Amino acid sequence: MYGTSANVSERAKAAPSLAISTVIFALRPSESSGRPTLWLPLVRRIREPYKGLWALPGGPLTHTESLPDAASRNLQETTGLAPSYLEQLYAFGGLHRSPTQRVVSIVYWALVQPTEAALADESENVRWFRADKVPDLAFDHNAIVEYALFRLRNKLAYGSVAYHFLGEYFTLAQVREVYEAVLDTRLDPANFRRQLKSTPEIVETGEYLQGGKHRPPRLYRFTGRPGLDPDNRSTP
Amino acid sequence: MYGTSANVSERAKAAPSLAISTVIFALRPSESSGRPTLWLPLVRRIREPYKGLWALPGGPLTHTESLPDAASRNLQETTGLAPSYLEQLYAFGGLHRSPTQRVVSIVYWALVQPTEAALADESENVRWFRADKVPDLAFDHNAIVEYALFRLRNKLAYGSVAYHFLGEYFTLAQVREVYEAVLDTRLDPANFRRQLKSTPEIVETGEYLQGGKHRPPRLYRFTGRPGLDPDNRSTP
DNA sequence: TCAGTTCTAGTCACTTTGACTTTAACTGGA
DNA sequence: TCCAGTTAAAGTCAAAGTGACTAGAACTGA
Repeated sequence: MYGTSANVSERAKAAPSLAISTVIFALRPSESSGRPTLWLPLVRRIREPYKGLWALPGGPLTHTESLPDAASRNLQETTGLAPSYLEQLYAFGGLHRSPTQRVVSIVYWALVQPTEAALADESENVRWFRADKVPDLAFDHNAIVEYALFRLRNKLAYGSVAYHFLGEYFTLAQVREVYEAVLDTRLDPANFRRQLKSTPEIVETGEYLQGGKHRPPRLYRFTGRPGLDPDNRSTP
Repeated sequence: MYGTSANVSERAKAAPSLAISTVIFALRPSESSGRPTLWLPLVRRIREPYKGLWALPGGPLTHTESLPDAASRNLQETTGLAPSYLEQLYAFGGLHRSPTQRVVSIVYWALVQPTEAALADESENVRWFRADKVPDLAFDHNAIVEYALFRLRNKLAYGSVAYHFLGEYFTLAQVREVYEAVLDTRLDPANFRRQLKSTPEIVETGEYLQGGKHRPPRLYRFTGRPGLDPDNRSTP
């Protein structure tokens, strides 16, 4: 298309090209502490510009897929997984994001559940990184990851997003671990529990999680709806 | 371009085109009650599709302007004003938003201050409408306006957005009127005042607003920074 | 001068929150 | 088998915040 050989006047005439990228988050036990921490997959660029650097998964928007479909495809192609949560993050359209052409990137962010299969899906050109140890990325992708983290933490504080890191049934302590991993703080177990118990979307099941070392905790279920952005709004 | 004559295979090959639109909000005294209410300007479409219908101001993205610059230009061209607040709303990219071609619209929302000049800037093809009485619009613009309203109300509840409807100096009652207009509720003056007084970004000036019918209220000033999205983040 | 209105400060009951204590339930090792 | 250690779960208490309300201060216009 418009490679490094395109001169200035050619670039000025070319329509800004449109790409979709996705910031994918998952929880994974830390090697050191064993407690859950936040990870995200990156792909290595195999072409100029920024050849060899890590970057967010993404690509051009095809003409027959919607924006969230394109983001889901990114996710499927890099992790082999379906998103348990997907939300539009932002449209980045600065003039000099790419040195070779004007690119407008519509970025989504997603949560996936930490199945072992997911994390096994690594290769030479796909690798998971700790969210607090992301290397220097191609383009403006470091700023994008930072903003995605900001939004994730924000959504967590209000919203109903934590449960999408977990399976259908979970203990209240697991929810607390999600908060502690994402917000990077320790929370008082008793007070946190009281807050969750007062939200009506979290309902007790009769079940208990067996096999732990100590008193078996009760299992809960989340019954709320996820989103309030236009992509998710109408889904009943 | 790709008009109604383009056949299916031509459309499938064409890159999705990229447009910028802007939802512009301003407060204006209601004709009936005289209290401030929320208004927005729309432009009449002079071409197919949806010729004759009202639509959001917007147009294609030119190659030399950033996304917020394009939104500001929309605003300038329709209202003659500069935005006192501008934030990206959402990128709408559904497959069938326009009957003639695939269009991805990056939509901004803006607040402007209710100068008389602004509202005088009407014409045959530009008219202001009450936000709760928007007619049937072209494309998916009704849904976009609805979502912009949702975001405005949301931002108001947390954020620091109300002051951008007002001038540099304002009374606490004026801030309350902004909240009452946007949220469409009545708020207790004493309690609302107590909350505002406890936020450190709102500082007293020595001045009082003279010329009113009753006890002259103290004037305040807002010293906070507006935004937390990538466009506004870095501005110090 | 006073009736009417808004501005401003304050009271009181109720709810929420953070720090902390206590009891229940389970495992693994002595 | 019993007990130390750990987590689950419930409860206590003071501080802070919120909604409903009262009351005085300050101004205008009749």
